[in-house]
Amino acid sequence: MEHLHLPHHHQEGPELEVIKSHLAQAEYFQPAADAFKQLSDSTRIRIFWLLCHYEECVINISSMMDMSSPAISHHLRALKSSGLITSRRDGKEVYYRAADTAESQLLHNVIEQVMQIQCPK
Amino acid sequence: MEHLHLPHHHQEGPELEVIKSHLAQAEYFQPAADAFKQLSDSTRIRIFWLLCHYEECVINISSMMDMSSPAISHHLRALKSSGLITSRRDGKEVYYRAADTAESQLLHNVIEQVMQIQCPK
DNA sequence: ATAACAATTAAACAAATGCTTAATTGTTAT
DNA sequence: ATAACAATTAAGCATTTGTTTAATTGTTAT
Repeated sequence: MEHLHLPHHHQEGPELEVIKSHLAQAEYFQPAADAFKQLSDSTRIRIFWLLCHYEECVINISSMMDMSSPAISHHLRALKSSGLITSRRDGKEVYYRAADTAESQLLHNVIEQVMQIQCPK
Repeated sequence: MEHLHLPHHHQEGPELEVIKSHLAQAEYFQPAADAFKQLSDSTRIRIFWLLCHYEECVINISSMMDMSSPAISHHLRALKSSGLITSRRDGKEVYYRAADTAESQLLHNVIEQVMQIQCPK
């Protein structure tokens, strides 16, 4: 098995080969990048954080976020299709909440940890 | 102190008020959203992950990523100005590596955890 | 000094993103 | 049935993002 040689040789050893081959598998990183993309928008990260704490209907989310319901609906759709939140209809209303998954819980923790690091208090 | 009333009343209690007031402080979420934005691009998340493991120069990063150096340079600039990586010049080359900060380490861990969740093996 | 190499910056452009308004679908109450 | 309310979808648009090519800056060796 042949190695891809780098223009410069600063590092050595078998570990470098492991890193390089892992890095070449771009698809390994896609799920993480996709999750981060969902939370990279400040509106969406706040919605997600809210839904980690409370189940809410669209109108109330719109009210808390002070945004139009079409705008909120758009963000909810993105979060839902990425699997971070779920929804259920009850009468005229649709209620959203964070998905009960390891990924969702992990991301919720990270959000709070980053806030802790950046806004200690 | 007066509460902002929601259109619908599904939940009750003082906790809801805490959630609402925290949510209203959009700036609390900005650092987390900014960090996630950096890692929301699949090229950038791979570069960051690499630099958590090895210090490397731009040419070698370009080679491993199979992309032009201007493109890589742009991404490095973004990562650096967000504080996730640092650089040092040595002769003609500029070496980059992950910043030695709590935030950087946290995000590195999360990337690997999400990969673990999504690609168990 | 000048040539060669490494890295960055600039300009240009296509693609993606987030929001708005308007129209549509779904559900409930009269 | 029809009116009212909740939510979604569609169309349009301005802004942002990621890349390319070309030009520029910085460093080292001859």
